[in-house]
Amino acid sequence: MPERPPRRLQQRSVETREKLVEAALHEFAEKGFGGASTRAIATRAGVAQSAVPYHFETKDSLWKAAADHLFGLLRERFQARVVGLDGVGVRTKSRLLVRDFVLFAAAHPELHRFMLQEGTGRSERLEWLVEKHIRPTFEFLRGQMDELEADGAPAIGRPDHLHYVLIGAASTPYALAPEFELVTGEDPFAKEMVDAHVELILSLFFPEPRGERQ
Amino acid sequence: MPERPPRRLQQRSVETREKLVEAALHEFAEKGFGGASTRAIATRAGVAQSAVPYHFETKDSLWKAAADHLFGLLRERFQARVVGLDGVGVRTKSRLLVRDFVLFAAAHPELHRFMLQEGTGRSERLEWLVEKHIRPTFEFLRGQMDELEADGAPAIGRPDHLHYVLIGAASTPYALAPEFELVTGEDPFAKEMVDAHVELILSLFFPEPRGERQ
DNA sequence: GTCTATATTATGATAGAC
DNA sequence: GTCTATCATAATATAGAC
Repeated sequence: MPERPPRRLQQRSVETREKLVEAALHEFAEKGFGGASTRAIATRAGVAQSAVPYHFETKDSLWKAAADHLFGLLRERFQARVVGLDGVGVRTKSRLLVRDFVLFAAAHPELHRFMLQEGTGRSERLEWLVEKHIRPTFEFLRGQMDELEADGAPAIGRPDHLHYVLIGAASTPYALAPEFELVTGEDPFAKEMVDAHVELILSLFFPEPRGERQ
Repeated sequence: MPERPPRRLQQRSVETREKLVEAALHEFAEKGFGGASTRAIATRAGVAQSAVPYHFETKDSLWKAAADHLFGLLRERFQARVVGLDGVGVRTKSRLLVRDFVLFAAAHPELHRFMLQEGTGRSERLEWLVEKHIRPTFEFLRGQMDELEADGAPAIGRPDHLHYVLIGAASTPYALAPEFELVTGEDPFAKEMVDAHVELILSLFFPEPRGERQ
């Protein structure tokens, strides 16, 4: 029998786990799995290094927890959005989803950093990530593109690499923000820069005859 | 006085250095600076781990040698290309340069992997990379865009993030090839996929009235 | 549940044999 | 010039105090 109320103890544990996941996300995103140390993660979270194996057994499972958290945010955002857009025209819906995707990339640069770190080499982690999180996201986008095409929009490329072209174009300024800032002297996260980026992406992927505007 | 001809000895040293740089390039590109170990690099190059500090003093300077090698390839390719295109119309030249850039990204996926690994977080290495290699590349592209605009082409975005949008769109399928293959089941490096990608990028960044083709 | 201390392994760099 | 052996340090994971 614990002396303190179990509720409170559990609460503390949950908070530590959350702090660790959040810290891990940023460390893994910046340095990659091998480059990030559980010490640095624990320090960033403000807890002892041994809290990592205590709460997550291994570094690997902490990494998976960070990935689950990340894609949870993404799903949350887009599921609500899709529900809210029910009944809206396909083209308008697609434009708004792409806009949302850019805004999400700007708000969560860790997402693409995290994936860039894993996608450059084969590993068990990449296979896990693809099966559990990336493929469902990919299928969702593919469905959108099929709807667009069925609606009469011209296919501007194979869904396969259009997916990666869109991701690359939309997220690179945010994923590589430190480089972007050093090279251009601009802050990619500034509101006017984000707005301009949204417009650029939309004009590239949804070209329209002059004058028309949705 | 060495017993063997100095020429031959030096030759061996040069070869070992080259093997190490090549191996380092791939290891750093896949795992990042912190994730790559000098042991793995040496093993990949087929030499002893101690050959790294012998030839390059530190891991850091091996990393810089790899970066110099990488951007040397890029410069070599584009300087020759620009000379060969002297006198060609601005728009045609720009299209050909973009096409070349995509082909280079497909032929050397390590280039963007290497930069993705460093561009996601602030570090002395990133500052060095920006000043020595990235900024000159950036200025070159910016010059091309200025020429295009002076020629009457509509500006499709600020050069600042258009640069990153182009890089992201052109290179992501190759930089993330392992992920691309797992998700789509396709080989992004296959000739027909590369050709399709070139066409996709050109159609996005050089939209033209139907019927016209350069 | 969290911390300090520690065991074990892996890393970057050095010394000495050949 | 390159390799084997080794040192010092930093890594992950475990054990025990509180």
